[in-house]
Amino acid sequence: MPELPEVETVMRGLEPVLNNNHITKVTLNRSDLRIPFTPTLKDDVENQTIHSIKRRAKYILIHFSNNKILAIHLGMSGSMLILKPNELYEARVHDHVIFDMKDGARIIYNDPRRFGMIFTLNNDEMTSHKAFAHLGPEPLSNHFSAVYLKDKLKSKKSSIKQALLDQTNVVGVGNIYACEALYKAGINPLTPCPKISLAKYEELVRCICEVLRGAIAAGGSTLKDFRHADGELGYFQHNFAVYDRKGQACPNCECDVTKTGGIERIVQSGRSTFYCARKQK
DNA sequence: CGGTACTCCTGAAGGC
DNA sequence: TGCCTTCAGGAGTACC
Repeated sequence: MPELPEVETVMRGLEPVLNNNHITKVTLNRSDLRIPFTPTLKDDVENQTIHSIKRRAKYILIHFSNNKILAIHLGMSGSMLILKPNELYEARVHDHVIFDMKDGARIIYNDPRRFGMIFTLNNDEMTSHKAFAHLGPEPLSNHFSAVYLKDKLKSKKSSIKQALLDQTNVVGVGNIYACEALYKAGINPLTPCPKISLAKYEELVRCICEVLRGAIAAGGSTLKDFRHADGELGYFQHNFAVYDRKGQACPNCECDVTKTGGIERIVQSGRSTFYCARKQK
């Protein structure tokens, strides 16, 4: 599942392909993904100079000199395949969008579950557009801190795990890294937000950043159906501490798993949470 | 207005 | 073996 580190990795993989290049042709193999493609999408981006490529939350943003922005969200199963010039393209199921580049390279957006989104917007809409207006701070920016988070969540009735998944509180953290960060910080995912001390929030913020930075450094971790932006299969980080490890021992665990049952799996607002009840009180 | 439940979708995995 | 059911999840929407 692409979360912030995976999106960052895809963005960095796209950068060298997009720089000093431009899109000559956009091929839409259907009319929508999760939402319809912007009707003017082709006109907005074809043969326009690419200004820069950025990331906001889990969106990849390609800025063009005509003040248009192409926003790409990978959803759950979206991936980008890059074909070098003259590299043979063999169409696959779920290849929904193809970007042909001036130099002959191709970028292919594939998304089996179609939870992704591709749309364009104007530069000046970045703060008002409904996809971005409500978003909280970037976790790796100066706007994200323990003081901010404690204040933001002081009157929330939800658990800390649910709050971390809420993109109005902090962006980019998905189910996997929320579990991992809470484990690392030693916080029970069921803890109501107001019960967490500032000191614990300090620890949590530190752990969120560590977990995200570690995954970015690893080239973006992923699960089954994620592909690396460089055209190769994505790096599969299977060394999560708790995620998808129900019943197993957590790292450096000294307790008897046959007695404790190991890592527990619970469901919070329809999402799986994995945690160690001994280490996360 | 805050919080919860539901929805979209397909492929993998599990059950019988 | 093979068909059927269940589950995974980001984010928008409906609803109380």
